[in-house]
Amino acid sequence: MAIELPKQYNPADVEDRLYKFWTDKGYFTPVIDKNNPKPPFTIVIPPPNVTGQLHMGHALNNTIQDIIIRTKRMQGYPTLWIPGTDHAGIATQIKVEENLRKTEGKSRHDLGREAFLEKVWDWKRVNGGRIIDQLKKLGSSCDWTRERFTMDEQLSRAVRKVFVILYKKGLIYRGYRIINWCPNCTTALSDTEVDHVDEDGKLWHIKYPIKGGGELVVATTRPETMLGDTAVAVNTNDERYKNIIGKSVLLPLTDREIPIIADEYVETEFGTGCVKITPCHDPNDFEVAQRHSLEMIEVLDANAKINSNGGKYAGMDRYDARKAVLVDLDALGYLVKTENHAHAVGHCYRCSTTVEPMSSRQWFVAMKALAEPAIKVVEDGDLEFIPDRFAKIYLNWMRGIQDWCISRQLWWGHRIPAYYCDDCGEIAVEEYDVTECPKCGSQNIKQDEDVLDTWFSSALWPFSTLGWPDETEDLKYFYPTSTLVTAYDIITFWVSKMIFQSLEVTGKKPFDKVFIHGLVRDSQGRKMSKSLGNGIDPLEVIDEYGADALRFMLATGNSPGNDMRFSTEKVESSRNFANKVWNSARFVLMNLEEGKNYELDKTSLRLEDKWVISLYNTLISEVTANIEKYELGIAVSKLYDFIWDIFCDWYIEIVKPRLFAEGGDDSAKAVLVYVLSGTLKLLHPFMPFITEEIWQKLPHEGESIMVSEYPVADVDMRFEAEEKRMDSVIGAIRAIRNIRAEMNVPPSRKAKLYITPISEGVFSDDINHFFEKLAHASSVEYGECPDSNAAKLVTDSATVMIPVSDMVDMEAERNRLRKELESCEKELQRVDAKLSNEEFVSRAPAKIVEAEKEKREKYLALQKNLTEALEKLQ
RNA sequence: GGGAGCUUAGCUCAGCUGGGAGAGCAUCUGCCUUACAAGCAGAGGGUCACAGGUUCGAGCCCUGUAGCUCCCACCA
Repeated sequence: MAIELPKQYNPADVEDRLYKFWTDKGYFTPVIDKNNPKPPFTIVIPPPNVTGQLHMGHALNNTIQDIIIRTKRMQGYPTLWIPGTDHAGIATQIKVEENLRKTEGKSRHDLGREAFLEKVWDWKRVNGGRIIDQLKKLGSSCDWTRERFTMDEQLSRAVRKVFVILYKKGLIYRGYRIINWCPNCTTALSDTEVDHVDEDGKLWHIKYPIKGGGELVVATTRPETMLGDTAVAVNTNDERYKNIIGKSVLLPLTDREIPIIADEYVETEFGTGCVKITPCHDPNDFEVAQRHSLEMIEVLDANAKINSNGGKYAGMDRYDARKAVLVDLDALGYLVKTENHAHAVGHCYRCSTTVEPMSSRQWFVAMKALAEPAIKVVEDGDLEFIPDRFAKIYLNWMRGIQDWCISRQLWWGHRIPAYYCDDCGEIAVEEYDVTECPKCGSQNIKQDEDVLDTWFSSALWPFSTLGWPDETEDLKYFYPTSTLVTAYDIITFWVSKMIFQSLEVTGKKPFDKVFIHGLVRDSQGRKMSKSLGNGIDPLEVIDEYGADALRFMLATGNSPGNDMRFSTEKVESSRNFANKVWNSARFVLMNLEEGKNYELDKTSLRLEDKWVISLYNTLISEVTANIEKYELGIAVSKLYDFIWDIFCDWYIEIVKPRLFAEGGDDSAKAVLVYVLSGTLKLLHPFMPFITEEIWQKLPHEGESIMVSEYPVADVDMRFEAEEKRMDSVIGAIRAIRNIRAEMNVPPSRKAKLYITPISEGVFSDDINHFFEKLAHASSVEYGECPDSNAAKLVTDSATVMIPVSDMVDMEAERNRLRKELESCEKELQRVDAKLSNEEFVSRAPAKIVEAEKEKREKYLALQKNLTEALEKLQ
């Protein structure tokens, strides 16, 4: 009874069933066994936004992680992959607010904090599982029993504890500073959360009259902020303005009198050399104001509208105010000129609104002390970036790091554990809820309204997911984790923060290695984005082609750190490969008997068996080494080539006669089973579903390919002589096919074949059937072709001849031979030149020189044969 | 202003520590050969961006140039 596979592989029939099978068996959950000599291997998922939707970037990221994790698991490491999501403060809050506005016409303020948060939790409960389900569709073998969410009770405890630790060490402080403010999200942002985009703006030159006569001209890109000017500054050494320093100007439109000061910061070369100082709405001006103790006037409110300090402009939007201010200035003759001026404008990374620098009281993490060990650990090579050029990017950023603004004026997130006493002004920061002022005992104490930056909690992810601050078994066993896999665009947001937080809080690096991959772009190389509408939904691809095809496509041609383009053609090609795997397996299985075991008998292996086994064992060591070095794209192409070319196109075709012979050939079948099941194991991390489905049908031990033993190269299974011999044979077969194709001989037309071997020990009667099967030979004889009218092709190991009298165009044959001879002689010349170069012979390694000499011999023989063949045809 | 990367076949990209350039798709030719037409067999197609240098030998190492991309940066 042969074993049957459905004629067509249909991913939809297989994937969900197998995924359920794996989870039911509990394969994704590692067994903590302290006697296991292999160390644990741990990966932590870069947590996606809990209410987000799976996009191609997630698909790539998870595919890479799953390939690594599945390989390690099969290799016998206790393997843990922790999944989870983060609460994505701003993004989620905005989404729920929008929803609220649409459905109930209310704002979050109408509901109040508590009721609104209840709405967010409701939203999370409904939508939070979606992205998790989508990861499962991909085949991700995460341990779902350990799934985490940044707002879980224990993770929130971790956040709070870290905040308190850092605060008590003086590494977190509250300060009045210029921060980035998003008027749409109405919250502060950290520097990393601002995208700078070069924009064509204008530089307006405005005249400020000097008190007591004269005037000066300042240049600005944001004229509306002049309402908050409290000084004009010139460079200390600027000769032009020496005599007006200390005087004052009358600010147009408001007629406030403000001083002219001198400061190093002003560039003499830029604009007019005079700068208006708006301390509350520009970071540089703020610092100038600090140095000169200038008055601070805020003129913008939280929505970036002019506030009551703006006089007649109060209530106007910042851009309306700009227009109005310019109109008025012009009317009064203060506007001197307008220039075009390109400059970088900051935008909110969540909503793209132009951010406004605002002075404000916020919480900060003092970065200097924290950055030091985080720099050292990478400099010393204890924490490795792959590819290592990203270490430079990381270090560059870390060395220039500024303090990190961590408070957000949002409701969704971890509320800052700081309490303010209304009576004595004491600030208490504790892990527990403070209800009484520790200083004056007052009960008039209120918790800070703000929440923490989401990245603050994400930064703790490697240890918080393992149970910290509790001393859990998981934490002891699995921490630090092994490898972090993420895209380069998240290095500054997340990777760097995990590194310094882990070092500070746990005293250990969070992971040994960071593997950085690129972005998936659309077929034209553009970033996939919602606004462009060019995003491709991975789930749709999975529906149409299967998860295996998508994964394989994402792994193919993807090199570390480099972007890749998505194209349907590539997915189709991967799908075709899956199909190839399926069909070859189907063929093997239909030649096997159900329930029978096929043991490889090393003593009865034939040439082709040893050849394929030898190549298979090479494949094992190469693929294993490639995965070890995170060269997944290379590993995948080797698998592709071996399976398609070696196994399918050559080996299966060669053994067909043996399989179809009377009684079959169990030895050949054993080889097929050995190579196929081993290859499937190597392929399993890349294409988990199809490999499992096939493996279940093959003779096997154990329940699942995903927990089977990963192949290890067997030195006893290397057959170099056979590899070489087969190469020669394949060369001869190709030569014959070449002749036949060139002569347009249909496969149905069998031809006699004559072979004159050049190399010893390659050709003999026992491989004649190769030629009959693969080169459509009717018979094979060794020696010269008696028919002088023969097509002849010379390889490096033999001359092959086909009598062609009645089916070959002799002129075409002569032309072909001439062409061959020509290129042969060219090669010969090249080799001769090389060998007559004394420096080459004396300085190049002996191996290389020897190879060149061998080549020369071959070409000489080839030349002789070609010449003779040509003469006979004349 | 600083930093990184890219430039290889018509298209999309591989090419590890220097030893006569590869794949997929596309194109052309011939095949329904008893697993697969989502296939089989063959073919064409590349001054490896440009210019120097090191080397017996450079796609690969060094210097410079050009074009493209990205990241970082408080020049109004």
